[in-house]
Amino acid sequence: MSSRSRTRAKRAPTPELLSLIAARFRALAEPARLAILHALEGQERTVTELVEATGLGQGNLSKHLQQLHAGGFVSRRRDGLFVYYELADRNVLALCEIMCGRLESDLVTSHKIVSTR
Amino acid sequence: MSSRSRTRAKRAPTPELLSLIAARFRALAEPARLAILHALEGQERTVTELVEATGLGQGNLSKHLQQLHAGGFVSRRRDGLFVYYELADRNVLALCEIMCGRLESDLVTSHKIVSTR
DNA sequence: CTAGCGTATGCACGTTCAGGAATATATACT
DNA sequence: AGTATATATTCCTGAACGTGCATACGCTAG
Repeated sequence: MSSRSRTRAKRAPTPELLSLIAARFRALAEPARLAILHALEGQERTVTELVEATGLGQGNLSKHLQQLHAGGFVSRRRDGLFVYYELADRNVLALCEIMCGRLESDLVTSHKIVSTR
Repeated sequence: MSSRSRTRAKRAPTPELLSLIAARFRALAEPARLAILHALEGQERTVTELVEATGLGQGNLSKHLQQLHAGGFVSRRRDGLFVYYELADRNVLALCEIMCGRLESDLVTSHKIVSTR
């Protein structure tokens, strides 16, 4: 029965590591935060501008920004009263694009929208 | 005050699209599911094998597999009593690697708790 | 068809988290 | 000093989700 460590895991990722990675993904697992990241694509913005761009409440938006900042997805810079947020890493966009790519594939595969055909 | 559509959004992603993408990320926002994907790296496995590899309960694991399957991250193949799951897309691993890369950078930057010192 | 194994699904409970409203903090101006 | 604006934080509530247990479903063998 090969009772012992028959499992052929290449390297066992510790539960702590998995939790950290999962937390990162969780930061992107929210439409509101994706909208924020999209609004920051290519340009820095103040919280007020993001409120206008996303339609989120100010307090709510600020909380999302804290999460994105804690996750290292955005950086901030203070200028007087305003705080300017900007994307801290281009990998973020890469992640979203991969997801979008997967999404398109599945939508086409399934049998709906896209292409007249 | 730039009242009108002063917002320079390149393309406005619909809320529905954002929700779909967020749902994909959410599927990866769980340590248990990441462990499953890791266990499937390079080889297909039955549910029972995954139970042994991950230490999750059978019912619980099965539910996670349904989510991963619904998200298109894994595919399944039935062979008699057993159901073999395997990674459906190598982009999944790419996503995890990017996240890991970001994680390592941040850990080194902050306190550096990585690996065996 | 009966029995047994592997897998999936339903139910209940506890936790987590987004959302809004109100309030607190920070900076600038007079 | 005080006021005004921009941002952050706190409290609360409802919904979503992971987990364990029990049970139903699918398949094979006898």
